[in-house]
Amino acid sequence: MGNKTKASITDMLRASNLSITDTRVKILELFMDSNGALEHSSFEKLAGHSFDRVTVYRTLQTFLDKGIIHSIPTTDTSIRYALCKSDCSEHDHHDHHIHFKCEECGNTICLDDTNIPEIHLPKGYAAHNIDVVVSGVCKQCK
Amino acid sequence: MGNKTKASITDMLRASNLSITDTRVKILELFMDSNGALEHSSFEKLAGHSFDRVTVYRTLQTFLDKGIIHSIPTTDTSIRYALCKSDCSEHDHHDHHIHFKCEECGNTICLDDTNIPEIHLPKGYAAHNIDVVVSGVCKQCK
DNA sequence: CACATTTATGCAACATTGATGCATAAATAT
DNA sequence: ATATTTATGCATCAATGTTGCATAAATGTG
Ligand SMILES: [Mn+2]
Ligand SMILES: [Mn+2]
Ligand SMILES: [Zn+2]
Ligand SMILES: [Zn+2]
Repeated sequence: MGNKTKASITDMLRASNLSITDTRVKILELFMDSNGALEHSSFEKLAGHSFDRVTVYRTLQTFLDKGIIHSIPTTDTSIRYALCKSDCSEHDHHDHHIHFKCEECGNTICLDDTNIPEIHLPKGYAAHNIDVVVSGVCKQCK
Repeated sequence: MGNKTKASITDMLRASNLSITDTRVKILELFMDSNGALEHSSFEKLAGHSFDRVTVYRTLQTFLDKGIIHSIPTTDTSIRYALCKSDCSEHDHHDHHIHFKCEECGNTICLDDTNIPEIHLPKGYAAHNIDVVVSGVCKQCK
């Protein structure tokens, strides 16, 4: 990680009115260094025991609340998280894009440039959010 | 539940080469009586302590393997399950449809007649399955 | 129907995941 | 430099999920 990215991390935190702490900086670094979504247990694996499990839960929740990260639905127990690339904020998540989960490598990535299609719901249903998770084989694994 | 449905439950189990047990019949009854997806804890709530937690886990896994039920991704920890309506089998799940989660009542339902749209993935990605979960307000709640 | 064989269940024990209260440490503002 | 605010770590607990093994129930055969 270069200093440049480190500077932008502190900027991100400040922009969300969050104080700059080691844990928050480290977790954001891990997100930036990763090319896919991370789940809770990833942080223990990647960062060792440098911070407490509870702190990780609280940090992820804070980042979610502030619109710094978003969660990705799964059919296993673990929730995955990834950085929001557009400028989401506390009450305005608008980083809408589809997700791809590779069955080979297990990696989940954000497809930022793939359009979310229109869904025609039956009468009476109002859509607020659409989650699309495509599973298959990714570019690297095929 | 009428006897008719009860008969069809035993037929379902036999068609999947599963022995007819109280737990399996009861869990299938609960699925049929429910108008939405069920999560693990639902069974304890609906059926009391009539069977062991472990048995529920194993039964749901068996039903998944056999294509009797399918799982629905969520961003909370609980996985939800619903009956496959088309005739899925052990190695051929083809009950593809989108899911709707109501933010008011919390219910998750299968929209069997709503088409899954085409997704145009970037080059190099092969799609095997598409999960679409729309959240918003359902017909009853609006 | 009785019996042998196969399979599912229940229980105990354990592992993992997540939440909360509270004292202390760290970050920020003055 | 210090006061105030906020985040962290630890202890504890709750919920969720897994595994091994003995027993109970279901199925197939005579
Ligand atoms: Mn994403
Ligand atoms: Mn469904
Ligand atoms: Zn891959
Ligand atoms: Zn509703």
